[in-house]
Amino acid sequence: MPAPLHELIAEQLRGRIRSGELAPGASIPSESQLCAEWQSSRGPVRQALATLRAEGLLAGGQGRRAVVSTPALAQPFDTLLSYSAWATSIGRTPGQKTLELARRPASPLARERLGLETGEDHVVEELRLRLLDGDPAMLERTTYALRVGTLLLDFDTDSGSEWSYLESHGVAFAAARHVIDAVAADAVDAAHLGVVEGSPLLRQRRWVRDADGAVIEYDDDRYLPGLVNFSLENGPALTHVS
Amino acid sequence: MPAPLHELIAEQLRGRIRSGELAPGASIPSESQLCAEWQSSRGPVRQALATLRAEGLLAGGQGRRAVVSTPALAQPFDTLLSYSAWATSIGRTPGQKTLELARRPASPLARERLGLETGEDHVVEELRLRLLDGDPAMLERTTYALRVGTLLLDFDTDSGSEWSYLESHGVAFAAARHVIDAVAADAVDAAHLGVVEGSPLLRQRRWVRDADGAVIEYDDDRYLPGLVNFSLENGPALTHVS
DNA sequence: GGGCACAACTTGACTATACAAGTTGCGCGG
DNA sequence: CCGCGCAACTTGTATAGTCAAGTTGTGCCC
Repeated sequence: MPAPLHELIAEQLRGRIRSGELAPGASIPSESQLCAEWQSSRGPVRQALATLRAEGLLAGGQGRRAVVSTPALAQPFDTLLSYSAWATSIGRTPGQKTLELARRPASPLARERLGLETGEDHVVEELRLRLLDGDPAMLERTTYALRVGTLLLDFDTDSGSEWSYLESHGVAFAAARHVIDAVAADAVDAAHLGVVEGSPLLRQRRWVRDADGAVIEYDDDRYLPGLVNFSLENGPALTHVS
Repeated sequence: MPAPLHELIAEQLRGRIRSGELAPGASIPSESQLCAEWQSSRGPVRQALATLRAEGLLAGGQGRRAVVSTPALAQPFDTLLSYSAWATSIGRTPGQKTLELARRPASPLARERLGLETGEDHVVEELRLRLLDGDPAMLERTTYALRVGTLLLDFDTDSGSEWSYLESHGVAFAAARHVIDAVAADAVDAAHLGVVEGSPLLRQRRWVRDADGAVIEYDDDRYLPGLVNFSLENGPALTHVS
């Protein structure tokens, strides 16, 4: 079953925006150009553009071509899944150092995190230090379901994007849940982030699911405050309940 | 200049959803019913529904009427502006204790927060402890622009919603910016939240603007971790950049 | 060079129509 | 009572068209 045309159009434009080919502030092709390019009526083109506007990727007004929004508007939570993309978007140099990557028996905690049934008894766990302009910024603990994490055992995790590698090996990510809170640095955090035990860290946890709803990845990312925060801008239609 | 029909339709449905008239899980009128009700073609109706879907308020699929989404999907950041609404939504009892409400000369920090020009020399500042089921959960420091804060000096801030009071007195809120990070508890935090100085607190800062873009309120809310966190669920169209 | 008018371009909103895909309800037969 | 088939309903996608509102570019005149 082929994807609807309006989704194909939106996806292609989204890719061109995210890759940087269409930079913030740049005009996108006009509606009539897109209609010609896709041999489409105006309906699907307009629907695709409406979708991208709703995602915050496009801005503009009547009579003018749509332009790519500035990153600050589009990204606050889009980048929750990619540390490197976020760092690059703020003009900093991302880096990483994999401290540990191991297949091991699943602890009760790991089982809970991945929602494992009693049948599966191993997971892949990773500890990774994330750098910003060469300095420690975040310590990332990841627990992968075995079938996913095993793929990484054959990959040099400091050579490139784990996500790209997993995707190119058939792993399909479908949904993610994020929880943001604050924690006190434990001994491992303190050692790698260069802070005192008990110091406040901003924590972002993430449960990533595949198309069947199975949790394939759990992350616990601990950020040094002052370097990183999460931001959101509410638009003009401020809604409020009291 | 009348608002476009599709916006009117969306707004009316949004109101019915937010008021509870259309409860989570409830079906909304069919497209053809809405077309008849609004004497409209299918286009504007579909556009309104698409907008509400993009906002996370509606769910459903082909062949079935749209249904109202469960609050968990729609609310993560909708409730950033209302502590009471959030507490109530999780089945807890919100409470509050105003520790201080004062009109005072604007410090350089207050000036920076509100973006004050040299002309204005006073602000209204408030310190408030927020309770959850009777226990301390969050310490809130608020700096109001003088014209807004002055209204509160005649209000019993522990008797009800400041927001409602300000709105009923003509204050129009238009937009807000939120920044979430982690901080170490200072002496004031420690005294009121019952923690050790230096303990990690989850901090949410907020700049609230009126329709003219002027910052009328700055908040610095510090939450006890373990009680409060921020969450977000990404839908099926997981987007990722590496 | 600047300002104005007009044409061309562009998006926003809406109507009408058609077909595909999916859901729900009803009637009939076993 | 249950299952199946079919009709009616419903949403999803797309084409074609029209008009309003806004922007941009060009040419002409001062």
